[in-house]
Amino acid sequence: MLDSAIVLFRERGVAATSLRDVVAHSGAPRGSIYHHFPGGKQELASEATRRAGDSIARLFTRLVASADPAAAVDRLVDHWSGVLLDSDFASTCPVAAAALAPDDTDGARVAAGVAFEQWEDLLAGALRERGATPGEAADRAALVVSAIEGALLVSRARRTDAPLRAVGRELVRQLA
Amino acid sequence: MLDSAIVLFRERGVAATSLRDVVAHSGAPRGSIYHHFPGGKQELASEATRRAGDSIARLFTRLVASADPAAAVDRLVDHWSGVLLDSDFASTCPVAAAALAPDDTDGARVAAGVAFEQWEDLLAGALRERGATPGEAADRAALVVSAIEGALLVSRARRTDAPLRAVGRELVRQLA
DNA sequence: GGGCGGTTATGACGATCGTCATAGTCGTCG
DNA sequence: CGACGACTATGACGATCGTCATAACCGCCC
Repeated sequence: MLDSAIVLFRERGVAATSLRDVVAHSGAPRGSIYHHFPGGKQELASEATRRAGDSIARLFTRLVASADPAAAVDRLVDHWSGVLLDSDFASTCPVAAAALAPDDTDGARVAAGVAFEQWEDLLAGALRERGATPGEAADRAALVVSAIEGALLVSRARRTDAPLRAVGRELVRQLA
Repeated sequence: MLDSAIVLFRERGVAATSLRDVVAHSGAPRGSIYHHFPGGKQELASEATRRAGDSIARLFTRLVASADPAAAVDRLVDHWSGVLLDSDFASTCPVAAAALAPDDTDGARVAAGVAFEQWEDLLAGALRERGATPGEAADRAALVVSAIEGALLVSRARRTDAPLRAVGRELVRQLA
């Protein structure tokens, strides 16, 4: 059910996804939404965002552990490019969708903020291990996260992964 | 009316903004929506996005004409930081909101794509004038646009302009 | 086997959505 | 002055939204 919510949030955004869509997509029983999520849509959106954020954080962890930052960014760009192309530019980052959620689901917004902070901290830690000063590491980590999130947005709108790839090239050039 | 739509799209996103909200906010007569916008919400969202995109393109033009790229990015960051703080992190980029619009308003999405492309071209032109090769200029322009859009998203979610400022510092460092 | 708590089925509620039809107002031009 | 066009007021329509109440189901423990 949470996974279905994530899929739909990615494709349509939080506001445009109804609980009926979620249960229909997941095959879950409609009557039990408020049994598992007494807080209604707000709670479901928050937990889905938290789950998605954690999942991407694990991806970040794997990447920075297995390669230097520049190569990690490269693989990250490949990953998102594949997501965009496979979905015909319908699917974007679920956390970005949550970040732009309307007021009645602002729990998802704070979950998105937590996720972004977590990602930045992960990257900043890896950069510090490679000799960057704390200030540099924090700024560069913020740039990487923001640039990739923004590139996903721009690439979706333009229906080409060119912006994402360009951003990847520039980030790698700078991190190398 | 278009301006009211832009304001509301910025705060709530396209999907969560109803036509009734728009007319109420603008004071415009409700009965005349389909007189001025026969295409309904789709047309209104598309035109509003186009209008907003052009407005920001003019801002870009002014900035790159009056300063070198690094200083222009600096002023751009100041501008958006002011927008975020003044609105208590409610207002973001209207074109980003359009980029994540749901399927039934995908006209706004293509308008967002056009706007992004326009901004990138403007910046790339300025960078080429300063001696960058076309490839470099295009990649860097894409990075600037994506990074700032992403930073707005992240800053909204985290309710602090720190990510935006960090991204600004890194971009300036790189462009200098 | 009998009860019982956790889960599901079903459908209703008020609200709100996009859309549109119809009837009115109002300025302008002949 | 009268008619005609552009614009507005009002309210209805079907659909869909989030939410919840109520009744049925089902597996497990005594």
